Amino acid sequence: MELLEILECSPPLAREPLSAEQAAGVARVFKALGDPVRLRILSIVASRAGGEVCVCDITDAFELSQPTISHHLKVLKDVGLLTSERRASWVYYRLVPETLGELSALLTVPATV
Amino acid sequence: MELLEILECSPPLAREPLSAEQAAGVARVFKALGDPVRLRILSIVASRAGGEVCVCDITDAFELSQPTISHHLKVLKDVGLLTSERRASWVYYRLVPETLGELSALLTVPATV
DNA sequence: AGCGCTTATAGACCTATGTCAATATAGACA
DNA sequence: TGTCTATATTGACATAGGTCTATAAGCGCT
Repeated sequence: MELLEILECSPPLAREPLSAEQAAGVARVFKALGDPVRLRILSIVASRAGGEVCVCDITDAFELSQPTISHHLKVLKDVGLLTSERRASWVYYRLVPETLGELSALLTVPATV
Repeated sequence: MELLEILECSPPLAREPLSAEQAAGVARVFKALGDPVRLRILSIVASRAGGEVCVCDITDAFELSQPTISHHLKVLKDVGLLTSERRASWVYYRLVPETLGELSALLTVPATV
């Protein structure tokens, strides 16, 4: 089952308990967010005007080896937070806003009136 | 620095890149959410009418040892997602809605108009 | 084909983490 | 004080995960 589908049919945490299956899927995505380097990568891609970022630009933003950055990009892509497209020698990554939006909704807490 | 403060002064991912310090703090909280058992615990507490749940009720909801549940509760408490209060022999856990709300805001993606 | 640049994969290493059994701590009540 | 229940802590173990070096794979260019 696609991870985005699991997110879509998981209720907000504050509404009802997650099933074990829902929790397993959602946890995979949060685990991907649970690393400082991946968070920074994601924020770089998400905030970039135009929407896409070349891998080389991301690599330049960190003092980490190129394979390490590639590894983190793969993790973010595997959980559906990013997509990638190759054009010539370069690979460009884009945010998948739906996934981020579903996560945000999941954490939404009812207004304390 | 308190984790909640870091969350409060971290911009939404889609607005601007996180600093290394912000990312480190935020990652700690997402890492806590990156485990299926902790997600289920959190959803049990967050969705509970009345707001508080006794540890014994949480332990009963899983096929895990009592120390394991206690460990997960500590992780959630350490990152500011839960608080606890002892009354007589029992310990009750409550959601910290501010922390969850800050996380949700962090992941908010601008409406695609 | 061969070279150079960009990105991905494989494998090794070390640390972090989820789980458990055993034990300690805290409180209620004889 | 002693005992029972509820919860937390400790220490051990196995697995997961972040990082690196070395190497492979894709693509453009001559």
